[in-house]
Amino acid sequence: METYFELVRDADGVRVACEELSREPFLGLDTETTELDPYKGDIRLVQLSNGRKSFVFDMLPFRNGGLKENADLTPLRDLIGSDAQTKILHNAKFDAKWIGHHLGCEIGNVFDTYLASQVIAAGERDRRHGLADVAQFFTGTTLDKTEQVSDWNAPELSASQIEYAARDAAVLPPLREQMADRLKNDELERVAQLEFECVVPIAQMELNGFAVDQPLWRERLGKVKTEQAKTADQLQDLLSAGVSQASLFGRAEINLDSQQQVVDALLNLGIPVPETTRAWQLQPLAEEYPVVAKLLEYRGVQKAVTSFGENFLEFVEPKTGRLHADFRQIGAPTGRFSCSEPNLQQVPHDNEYRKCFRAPDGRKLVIADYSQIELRILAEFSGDEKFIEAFISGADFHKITAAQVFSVKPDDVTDEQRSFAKRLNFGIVYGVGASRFGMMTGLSQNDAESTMRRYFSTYRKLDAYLRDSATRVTSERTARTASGRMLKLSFDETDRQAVGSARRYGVNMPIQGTSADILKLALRRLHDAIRYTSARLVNIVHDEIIIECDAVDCDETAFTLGKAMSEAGSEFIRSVPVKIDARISDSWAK
DNA sequence: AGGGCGAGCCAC
DNA sequence: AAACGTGGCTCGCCCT
Repeated sequence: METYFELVRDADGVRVACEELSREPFLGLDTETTELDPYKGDIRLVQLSNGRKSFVFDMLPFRNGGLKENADLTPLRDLIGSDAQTKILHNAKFDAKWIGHHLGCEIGNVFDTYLASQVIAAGERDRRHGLADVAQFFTGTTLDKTEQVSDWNAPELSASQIEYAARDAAVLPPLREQMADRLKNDELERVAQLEFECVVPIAQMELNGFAVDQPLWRERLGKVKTEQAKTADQLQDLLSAGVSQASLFGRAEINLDSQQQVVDALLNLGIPVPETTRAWQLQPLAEEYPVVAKLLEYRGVQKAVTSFGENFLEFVEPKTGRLHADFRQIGAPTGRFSCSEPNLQQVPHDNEYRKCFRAPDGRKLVIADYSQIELRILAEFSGDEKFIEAFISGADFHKITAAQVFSVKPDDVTDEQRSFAKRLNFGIVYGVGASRFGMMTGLSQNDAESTMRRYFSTYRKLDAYLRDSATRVTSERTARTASGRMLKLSFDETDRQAVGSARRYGVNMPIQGTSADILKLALRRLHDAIRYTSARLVNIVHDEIIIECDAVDCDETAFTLGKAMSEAGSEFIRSVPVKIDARISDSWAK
């Protein structure tokens, strides 16, 4: 396929090209860069195309004094930043980061073919989402991506490189047309828009990075390493106690991280090892056998040293001294984000870790999370009057539900009753069964069952909703969130376990996914609201948003954050209040 | 040597 | 007879 293109290398060319492009409602946009990380390399090309004609802007001649400051590029920045034209990109987060960092502008009005492909695939695992795959799937065109990894630093780019660059932008407008039809047909326009509007805030968050106090992290690590060495030594002693040669030839060292060897050693000591040696399974044995208690202690410190050790600091970007993690916008088919390198969504809750995430001098962190968002979503979906009433009362939710379930006055609820209610409240979101509920509460199977019966007979409509939801999953094989996000489920209906698992997944997805919808909407509103302030988005954890701002602005920022989150929640949850817990702090610790 | 996978454990 | 959803990270083990 031939692509018609013009190469732009001077100020006049930029002006003329942008003038022509500004008349187009839809523009394919792509960049070619010398690295994958915007803090490490440069932008070489920026391509814009209406699908028939592409302009390839070579950034090399504009680099003197920095792209950001170069006035010759103003028409290009204005065009990219404008909301008047829809910019079509594949994985727009990537380009948004480069354009934001190097050109100093935001992309206005994004259509992301990568996210659109994921939204349309609705969790189908065999679908690929690379540009070549997506173009093939939706327009039947075959793309050759071999130039993608070529040298974009060369003083003179080859004809083939420029042709490739031009074509990558040119395929986007016709691709958008096909995808837009499909989004409309599948009633996925709203969720797609939600995703598209989230791209720039997330790109900005990754550029911002999350400040970590490295000396403090190392100090904690030092302590925990000492602890780890001591615990490992004690555990070796305890485990080798059953081996007779130990005293003659020194200890028979075993690899404490090998479950096989640990299980063998435990069996040697005559300990009845359960099927797995997971913490919750070993817990009951810990009291009787000190070696089991020591093993659990070892696992704890081992995790602290390995997953949250020096490796974590290797992700600090030297240029900023901060962690710039990689957030995948549709990390789970439910719509939740996932995060890696490092995963800032799994930092232990313990203050020893969280206090290491500190705002720099003169700055503050503003931290806000949704209170019991998934249960509120469940209240909304089910329309259960008593469940709703428990939220509207504004009192301790688990206590109120305990009072309702056990038919006592709220003041007479025992700690044990509240604990049962709390565990059940959380469990039902995931489709907990009586067996598991009994396990975690220590109730017998019978008592667990009768407590659950009592719970569901208190919340009749909730029960009905959960049953309907599960039935719909098996008959329609799809589930949807409040924004219309879809999950397709495939399972073998003769496999009881597969059916059960699909039902739980299908019941959970609309709840978990609606929570993700709300967070994404909040991110967009927040982004617009803090645009010209000192506030910067630095981390998100499913139902929590963390902003860093100048200390003098923290009250205003907290208000803005609370408002954005609360309004976003109210878009999808109307029958119960949306509660936000916010705090201003020097660090992430409580 | 390095990929794939499961166990285990961190978060929500 | 059953066994709670979503992710990522690190380790050992097994394979090519």
